[in-house]
Amino acid sequence: MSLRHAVLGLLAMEPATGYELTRKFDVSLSNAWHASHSQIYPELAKLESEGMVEVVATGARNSRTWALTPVGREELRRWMVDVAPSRATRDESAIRIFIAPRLLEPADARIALQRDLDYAVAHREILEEIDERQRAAGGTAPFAPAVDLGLRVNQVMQEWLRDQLAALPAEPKSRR
Amino acid sequence: MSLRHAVLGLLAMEPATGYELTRKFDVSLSNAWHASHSQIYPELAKLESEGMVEVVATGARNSRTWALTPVGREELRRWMVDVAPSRATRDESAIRIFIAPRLLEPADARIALQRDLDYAVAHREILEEIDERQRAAGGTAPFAPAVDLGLRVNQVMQEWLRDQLAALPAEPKSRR
DNA sequence: AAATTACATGTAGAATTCTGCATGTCAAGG
DNA sequence: CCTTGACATGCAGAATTCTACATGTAATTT
Repeated sequence: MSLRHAVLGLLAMEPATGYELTRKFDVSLSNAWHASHSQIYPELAKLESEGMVEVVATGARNSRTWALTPVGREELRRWMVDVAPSRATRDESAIRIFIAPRLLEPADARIALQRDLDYAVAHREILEEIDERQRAAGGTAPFAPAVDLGLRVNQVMQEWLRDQLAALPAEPKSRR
Repeated sequence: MSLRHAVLGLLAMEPATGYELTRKFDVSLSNAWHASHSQIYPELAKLESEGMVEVVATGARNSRTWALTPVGREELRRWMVDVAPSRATRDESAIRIFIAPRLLEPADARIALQRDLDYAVAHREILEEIDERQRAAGGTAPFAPAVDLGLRVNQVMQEWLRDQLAALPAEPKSRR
């Protein structure tokens, strides 16, 4: 039951609407947990009924800004400190990376690995953008450590992908 | 629907029983995809009914060894090459790492980060064991690239965790 | 002024995953 | 011989997640 704690964690950093949470799941938290709005809104309602979050502001377009209550903050702390984390990861890219170098014909492996590399490069740019924006905003930068980790992991990922690509037997004909 | 392709991927490396697959999910694939036996056995049955896997041997204790059929192999290739990977990761540890440095009191953050570091250290040992065993077995080593990536990611993870721990305000009283 | 895009929230049903229970075999040690 | 632990497979019901549908508002562009 981690969706709940991911939501609490994001709200602990700053209050947000369901819509904003959805976007945060897509960017800052994209390497950690995926959730769509159709999960987030019901979860907010459930958290409210348990007294863990509350509406602190309403805005245009019927938006509601949610914040942690003391109960929610304590639940988050409890989960972080008392509950041993489940190590059950689920990452489709990782499976593919696992399979590509060994099981595919070199030509196919090249396609798959190159696509992952392209993605990693694009993702790095997004992370760097977030990083700069935070730096520009100055002060708190609640995501800084997470972005930092994302950049470091991205770095080794790119290196590994390039190594795997380099280790593939050379294509005989085209050289691009 | 990645469980299916993870199973196909493992069977592509070498035939295995459901039980063996379960263990492989726990070790080699633990950083990529988690699945328990109660998912794996039904999936094997389903894959069989679709002609993607077949029983190639039966052993003691009613065990059945499964292998890919050409259909299964082609499906795996198709998925790897034609289907763009979903980037939807789900990793509870990552959420916690995301939350710990920023939202917890230094004392609590220390507990959470230290636990993750302990886990990373233990996990590194497991990876190194696998690595050595493969090296000893010589020859094919189908997991070698995956273990290599696991070790690299583990490395940056440990560095990052140590950095975060070091960045925490020092505990006033005890110094260990 | 109209159309498009981004904002904003929600539900229903299908698919997937998890927890707990259940059963039985084989090998090794006491 | 009896017990324990690893091997081996399976099911049922609950919980979670996904896909698709649904609706409406505010700002921007044409």
